[in-house]
Amino acid sequence: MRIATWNVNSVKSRLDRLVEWLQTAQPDVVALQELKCASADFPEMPVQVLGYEVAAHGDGRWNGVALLSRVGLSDVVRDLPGQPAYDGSIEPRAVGATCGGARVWSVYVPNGREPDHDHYNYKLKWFGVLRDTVAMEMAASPDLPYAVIGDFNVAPEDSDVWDISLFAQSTHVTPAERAALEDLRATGLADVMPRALKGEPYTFWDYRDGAFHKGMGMRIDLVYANSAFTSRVTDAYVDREARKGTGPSDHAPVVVDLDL
DNA sequence: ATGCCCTATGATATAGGA
Repeated sequence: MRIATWNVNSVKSRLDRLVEWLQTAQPDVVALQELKCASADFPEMPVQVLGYEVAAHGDGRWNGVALLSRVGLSDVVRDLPGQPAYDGSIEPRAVGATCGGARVWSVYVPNGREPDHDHYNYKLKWFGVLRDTVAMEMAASPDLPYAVIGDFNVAPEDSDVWDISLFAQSTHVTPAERAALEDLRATGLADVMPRALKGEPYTFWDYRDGAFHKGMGMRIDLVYANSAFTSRVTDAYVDREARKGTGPSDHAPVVVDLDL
C-alpha cells in the first residue's frame, strides 16, 4: 500500500496538479490539508473517476482536510473528540478513517502564529486533544496499523529547518511545541523519516524569497505511526518534483510505501 | 542593499500562511 500526505494549499486551485499527481504517483490513500473550500465544494468527481472514495471536511475559506482512498474508506470521524475551538468555532482540521487495513488521520495542526499569540496556546491545546484521541483509539485496537499524517506545523529537530538561527523568536521550533510532539509519540507513535533528497528532508518551502531554489525549507509534514504500521514500511520519501513548475503548492507530498 | 508569494473573500484591501 502507498500512503501519502499533502498540504495542497487550496484543492480547487490545485486540482489539475492533484489529478496529475494521483495518476503519476498512484497512491492508495492520500491525506490532504488546507482544502480552503467547504466539504460540499470539494471537486469529488475528478478524484472519483480515478477510483478514490472521498471523505472531505471543510467549511470555507481556511483550513479543511480530506482523506482519499481506493482501498476502502470506513468509520469516518470528522473532528477530534473534544477538539478545542478557536474564536468560537471548531475548525475543520482533522478527519480519520479506516483504509485498507490501517487507521489513518489527516491533520492540519494550528499554525500558532507567534509564541505570545492566543493561537499558540490553541495549538498546544490542540496537540493535547490529538494525543488523547490517539491514545484512546490505539488502546481499543493495539494491533491495528495506525498513522497520524499531515501538516503538524512543527519541525521536530533543528536539522528540520534550513537555518535554526533564524527561528529564535519563531513558532514551529519552540520547546513547548516539540514537547507536544514528544507527548504524542509517547502514545506509541514513531516519526517515519523520509529519505533525504538533495540532502534535504524538507516538505515545505515558502513561496517568498525563492525559498525552494535556495534550499530554505522546513520538514513540518510528518508521518507518525505505531509499530504495527512502521514495521511494514518499505520506503518513505518527499516528492520534491511536486514543488516544481507552474502553480505548485508550497508543500510537497510525503509518500510512504508499506507491505499491507 | 533590498525585495522578490499565493489564496479566498459579500474583495479594488485584508487575513492568513509559517
